[in-house]
Amino acid sequence: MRAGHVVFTAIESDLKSAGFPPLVWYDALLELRRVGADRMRPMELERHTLLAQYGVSRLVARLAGAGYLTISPCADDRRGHELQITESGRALLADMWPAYAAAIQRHFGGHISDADAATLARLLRGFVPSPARSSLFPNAPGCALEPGIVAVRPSVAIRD
Amino acid sequence: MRAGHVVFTAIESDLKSAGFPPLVWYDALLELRRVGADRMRPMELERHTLLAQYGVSRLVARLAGAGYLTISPCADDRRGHELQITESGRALLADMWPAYAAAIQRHFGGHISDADAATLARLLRGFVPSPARSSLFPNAPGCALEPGIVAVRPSVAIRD
DNA sequence: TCAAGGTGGATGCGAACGCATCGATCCGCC
DNA sequence: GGCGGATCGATGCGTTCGCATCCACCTTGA
Repeated sequence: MRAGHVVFTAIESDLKSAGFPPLVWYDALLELRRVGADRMRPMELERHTLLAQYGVSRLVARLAGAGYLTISPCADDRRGHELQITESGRALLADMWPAYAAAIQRHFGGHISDADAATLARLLRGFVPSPARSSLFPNAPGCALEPGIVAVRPSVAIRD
Repeated sequence: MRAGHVVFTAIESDLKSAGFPPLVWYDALLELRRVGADRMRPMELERHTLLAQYGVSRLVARLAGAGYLTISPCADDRRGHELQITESGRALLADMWPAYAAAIQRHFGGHISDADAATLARLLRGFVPSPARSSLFPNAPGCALEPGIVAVRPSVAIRD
């Protein structure tokens, strides 16, 4: 817990200093970009990001307010909405990635060997529910390798 | 990050359901109990718990308000205070521990072998600054083994 | 001795969170 | 068709957090 906390706050602090929004914005937009034109329901986003339901609801409102995604009515289910990343959202991901990657390297990658990182990923995988795991380990068994992967450790993919 | 988040929220949710305060209360009181009659300065607590300075300030105020610690003026440095756990605070630790231990076992220990847990601890140790590490790995090199340890994995001590 | 900068700790303010609840809609079953 | 329960998602309210700043006191150096 403490290791994760230290690394996370260090990375997020770096990004915040560079004027970027919180990392959860990045996570959510990454999920939306993954499905691309296939829109995503808030509930899917909830499962993939592990946020609480009200957390998704408010995060989506903020992202929409900032212009990074659009909310449209859902044809199949009139209770729900369909979310789609905007060009502005894609641009944010592209802008953030260099700083994000550098921060990951500075606060995590630089302190652990490739072999140890692979071991860590293997040991921790089992604790993450599979819907939330698919986008984290796109090259794991059962997960097709997608474009966008810029650095691959033995069993850990760092995606932009 | 996600693995830690899943496990942490599951454990904290269990404890909250049982009517207990947040885990950070436990962490702070554990630190205070560790030094016992030797009082602790808020700044030391900050280093040991990895909370932000204002986080410690407010947590201490809440713990004092609940009667779990006392705040007394510091003789050496009139800017600061000395914190000491109360009997009520010790009782809270004692009450929480059975539920806490069970939750750890249910959400973490039950899903990982002893050998893997030891590997995990070894891989993650390096990311935690040493002041915050001493109370987590009391049997690690350089850290004297103290009373209160109720279960010991190869290199991980679970303390009450 | 005193000025200047450093450190321990608190706090006002706005944003985010957690909980509970609510409205709206869907679905299964009679 | 229609009713009861389940599900999607939003929101009011109180609490906590993060940031910036402030005050009090310590320390250093001349």
